[in-house]
Amino acid sequence: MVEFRSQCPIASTLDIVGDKWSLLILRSMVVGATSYSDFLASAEKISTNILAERLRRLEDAGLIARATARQGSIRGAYALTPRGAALIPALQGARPMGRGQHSGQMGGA
Amino acid sequence: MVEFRSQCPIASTLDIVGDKWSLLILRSMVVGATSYSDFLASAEKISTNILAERLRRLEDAGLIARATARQGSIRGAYALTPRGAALIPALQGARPMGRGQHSGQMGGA
DNA sequence: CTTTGTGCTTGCATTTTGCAAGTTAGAATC
DNA sequence: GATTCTAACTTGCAAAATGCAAGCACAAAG
Repeated sequence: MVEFRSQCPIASTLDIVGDKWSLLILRSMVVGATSYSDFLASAEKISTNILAERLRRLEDAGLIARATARQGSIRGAYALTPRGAALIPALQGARPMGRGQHSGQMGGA
Repeated sequence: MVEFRSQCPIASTLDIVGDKWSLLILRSMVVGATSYSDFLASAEKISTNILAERLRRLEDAGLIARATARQGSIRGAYALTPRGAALIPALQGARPMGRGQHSGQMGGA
């Protein structure tokens, strides 16, 4: 479980996604990634232990969900929850360090 | 200098502000903080070495600027640059983990 | 029942963070 | 102009997070 540093909703959100990887995982989902190997294939080369831990954390926080086909058939198959989807507009706005005119696509999965 | 992991503008932005503190510093500026001690006074208790390093990084990245009153009279006196201000809308959207109906104020400095 | 591929876990070196204490430089007081 | 005060950092070191490489589990294919 994640500890919240304060009552501030922004700080609380950053307690979940305030690291170099979590928001990139959400970004990858926006552009179509749904499986563990999809996330691994992104341009930024996340390591497997970090990916597994972040997926667990994002799931615990209710931002993503596993499509738990009962009796453990499909593994992986992650999807954004409504709460996770609520972060996407913020993500779209989070690119002032990009080169170009801030009007391109979100980039590869 | 910060290394960029990929060409993705979101990843590049996270290479600058993708940690637990940078965006909280920007949030504090939105609600009025301008000095080192203002930042230290926020509810989340950032430590001094991290604060000093983040201020330097944010300044290097062009997201904030020191109001360098010539001949070093006022120290501190940080302000958002246009590029830094461009992140504020994203910040506003980054609070799905907050309690309540997602319609409150940004919280204390 | 062996092989293959996906989805993780583990071990360990490196890096980042947090905490406490110390230093520096203007500002105020004498 | 020396002394004291205080805001603004810097430094040292322990603790936690990260990155890398290797290994394991388990289902599906042959």
